[in-house]
Amino acid sequence: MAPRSPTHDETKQRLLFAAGEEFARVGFGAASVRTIVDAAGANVSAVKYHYGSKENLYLAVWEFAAQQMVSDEPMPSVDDFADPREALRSFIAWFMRLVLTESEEHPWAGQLLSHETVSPTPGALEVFVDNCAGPICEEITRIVRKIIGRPVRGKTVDDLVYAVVALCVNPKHSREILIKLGHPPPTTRAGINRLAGVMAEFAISGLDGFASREDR
Amino acid sequence: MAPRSPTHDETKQRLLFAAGEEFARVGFGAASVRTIVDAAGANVSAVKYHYGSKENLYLAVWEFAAQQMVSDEPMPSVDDFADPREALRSFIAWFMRLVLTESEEHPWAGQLLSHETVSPTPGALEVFVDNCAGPICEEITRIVRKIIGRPVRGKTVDDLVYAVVALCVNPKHSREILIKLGHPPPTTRAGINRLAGVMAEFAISGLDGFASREDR
DNA sequence: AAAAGGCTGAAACGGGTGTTTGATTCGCTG
DNA sequence: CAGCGAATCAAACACCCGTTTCAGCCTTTT
Repeated sequence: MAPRSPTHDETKQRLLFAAGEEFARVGFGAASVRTIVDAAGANVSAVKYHYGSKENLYLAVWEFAAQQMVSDEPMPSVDDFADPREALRSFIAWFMRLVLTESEEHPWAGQLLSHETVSPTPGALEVFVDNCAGPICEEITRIVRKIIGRPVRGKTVDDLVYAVVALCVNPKHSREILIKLGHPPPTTRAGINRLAGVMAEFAISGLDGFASREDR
Repeated sequence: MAPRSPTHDETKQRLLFAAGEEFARVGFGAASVRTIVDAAGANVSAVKYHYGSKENLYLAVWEFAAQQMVSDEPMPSVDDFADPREALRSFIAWFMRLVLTESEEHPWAGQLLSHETVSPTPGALEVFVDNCAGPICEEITRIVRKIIGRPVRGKTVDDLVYAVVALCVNPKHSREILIKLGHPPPTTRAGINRLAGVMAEFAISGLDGFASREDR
């Protein structure tokens, strides 16, 4: 049967958005279905009716956030740059903006990612790794390989890739601690870009060190 | 009144140890009092009787873990080394062993620290920052300053300090993701030391980059 | 022997969770 | 207009949580 009015599945969408904000804010486990439906101005049973369960709603949020992420600001590719160091600079700035930015219209992907990293939800972990973590790490791997420019022993290149990831995501993960230590991570575009610049130079020098050093 | 038997406060101690393992495993919020008392072979009311509340039990665990940490393997000081780079190597190895080691007799401090970083408990956050995060960051700051060897603009030195911290703690925070990506973080002393070596060289080169570069 | 107090046990309390039910409203269609 | 079905709602369900109560055990003390 056709929708009963032009505002059909308005509730479904409000539910998705309210859930996105709440899941991004506190993570899957700590989020309450009742809090979400209240924010959406809907009834508890609406989540079962429209999505089946809290977990399915979470997966729908992830799906939406993932596609919003790639359409919002596409991931830089190493192929777009002549200098792999410049590619790393761009990539780190993009990654940190994705993770750290806090604004109304910013996609939730960064915050969802942050929570999912620390305490993964069995179902969403695969979606997350396939759509986000995997591609990001692959791209960083390509950049790192180009910067080092010579073969490196086994795990080492992976270690360096995850070192770069660590520089980008840690300000988000350690947010509360950094605030207590009087060094809150930036949330505005300008502040994030500044920090990303420092991290990029740090990473480039670090990788150049491996480029000029012999494996022992 | 005197203890009723030589095995007095046996329960209190079993409670502390069971709580330590559980809090270290899943964090304060996700830990269940009933799970803890079951593991300790005690009754629910025992936690109220001996510690007053779940939160007090958590604080007791923190207290115990903190003193166990410093007595187990003391934090390296930059003053013990002629070369600050050597100090950084030692410090990173110590820090990563603290955070990553998973064994029976290892202090829980590292894992507690990991959970507390991501989702701080209002009460324990101050204790944690004062006793753990603060001293660690101060020591890294001293090392970083010595390596760079010249004054650096405002926030930059702090950014670099937290970059070093990021390298050390991220393998723990992102553990589940890294496992899914086929690159599980090490848990044995040898594996941790190897990874710490890579991170130390990466960090040293990164810092040396800042040492030889002009502020813009 | 009797009293006192440290300690433990089962059960319940009040509140939160995700989920489910069944009735009801409302717009479209035959 | 009657009837179907999509959508919503209040209420309840079953379960988990941290906390509390209180009776009772057992050792020590008087």
